[in-house]
Amino acid sequence: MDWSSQQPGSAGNVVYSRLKHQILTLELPPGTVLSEKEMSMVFQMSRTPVRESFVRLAQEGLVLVLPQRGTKVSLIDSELVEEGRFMREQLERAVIRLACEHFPEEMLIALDTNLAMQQESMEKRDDQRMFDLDEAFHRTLFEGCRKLGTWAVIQQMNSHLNRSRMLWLSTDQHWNPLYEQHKEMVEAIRRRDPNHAERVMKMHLNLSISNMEVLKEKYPNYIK
Amino acid sequence: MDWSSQQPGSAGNVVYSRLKHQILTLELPPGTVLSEKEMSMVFQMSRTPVRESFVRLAQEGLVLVLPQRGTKVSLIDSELVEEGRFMREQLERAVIRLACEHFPEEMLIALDTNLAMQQESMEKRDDQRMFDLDEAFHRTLFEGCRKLGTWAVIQQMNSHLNRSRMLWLSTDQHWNPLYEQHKEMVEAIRRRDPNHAERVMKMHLNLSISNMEVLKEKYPNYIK
DNA sequence: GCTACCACACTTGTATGGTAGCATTGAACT
DNA sequence: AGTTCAATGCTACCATACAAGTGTGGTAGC
Repeated sequence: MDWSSQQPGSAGNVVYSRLKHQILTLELPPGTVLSEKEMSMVFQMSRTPVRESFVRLAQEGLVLVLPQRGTKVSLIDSELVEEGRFMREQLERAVIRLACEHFPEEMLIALDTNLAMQQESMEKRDDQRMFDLDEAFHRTLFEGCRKLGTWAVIQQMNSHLNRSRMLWLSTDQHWNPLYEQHKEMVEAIRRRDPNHAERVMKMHLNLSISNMEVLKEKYPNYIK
Repeated sequence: MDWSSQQPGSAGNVVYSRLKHQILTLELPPGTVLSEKEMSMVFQMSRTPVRESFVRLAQEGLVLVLPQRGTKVSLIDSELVEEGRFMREQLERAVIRLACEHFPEEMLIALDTNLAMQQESMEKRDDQRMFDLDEAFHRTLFEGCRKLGTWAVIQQMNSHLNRSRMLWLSTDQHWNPLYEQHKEMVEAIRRRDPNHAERVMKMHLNLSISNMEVLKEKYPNYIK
């Protein structure tokens, strides 16, 4: 939820968003210890804004603050991954049904251009960009249904799910079927076929499930 | 999401939870200006932990901090109310279907005792307690399906919805049909009848919709 | 060699003073 | 009378100092 306002350039905000990004991209792997002092030196500022960002990250479950002992990037919690998947499935299925009833034209166009960029990125084998485009695609669905707040909440709950997907991405990823399903969903919205759209969405989300068992075996230190 | 850890008795936490409670119960009405200094005097502590709690409340959208001007309790945002309702409906419908497939016995018993207390509170006309019991009832549904994280996220998104319900409560409230529906849902879970359970849940949530138009007329200063 | 203990180097939590920016007021000016 | 603008008092923001808890390594005593 990003209505945290405050001036975007404030010291506290830059370290917050920077750290958040690094955590979500696994640049800061789960379990990394952080320390307010160390970060204050890295970012060339006092402890206060750093601490502030730690508090916000803790609020979102991205870091774990242990009083008087230290702060570390939270491990990926399998339960939360499953819950995130569950929640996302319910909401996305509902939203795409909404989209079939009413969806603004300009948003449909946005989806088209997004699809084009997906194809391009796929050929370039640019996984990170593909990941971002995938996210933007779904986000646009919510935006078109005026449900951006819902999307924000999903994002928050899915910090754990997304990190596991990020791990999964490095092991193996076939974008093609996902892309095809994206196209199929847009067509279904144009045809105003909620049942078909919902069915594709359900399959789509099941495809991007990462197998936690395998991940836990491969990256035991990252997963709780 | 309350895995913000930190020692529960820390100064920052007490002011955070106290303020949060006061905001959600409208003890601090929307639009109230807060000021770090003032609160630090009220709670007999320095500005630092107060400021920290402000940051956390802002993260949840409960207060709005305007950089060099002040901090005030956020107005009830009609869009967020609608989104909260939407999100809650989707997730509760899905969860009660899950509950019909599998629900631990002790949780069913918890629902029974909750129902008994609801009846008692209804006779006593204790609206606030009824409100809390209602919340506990739904929370138990999520708990039984191991979806407490989802419930936490709903609660967060619903801070605006709940405040509007709190307003609505003071104008007019008929608990009886809600109570009957609660009973009916428990029965449906026992019978393992997902379709009926979901239908009742849908009606149930529609009942507790507060009419934003009316509210906006009655409390124009509270609503955006 | 083993254990108990203590000093020290960390950590986060809290207090406080100073800074920059916004808003209001009121006086000077047109 | 209406307008401009500077003084003033407010705010959140940040830096710094101190307090208090935790873990660790070294050392004295056995």
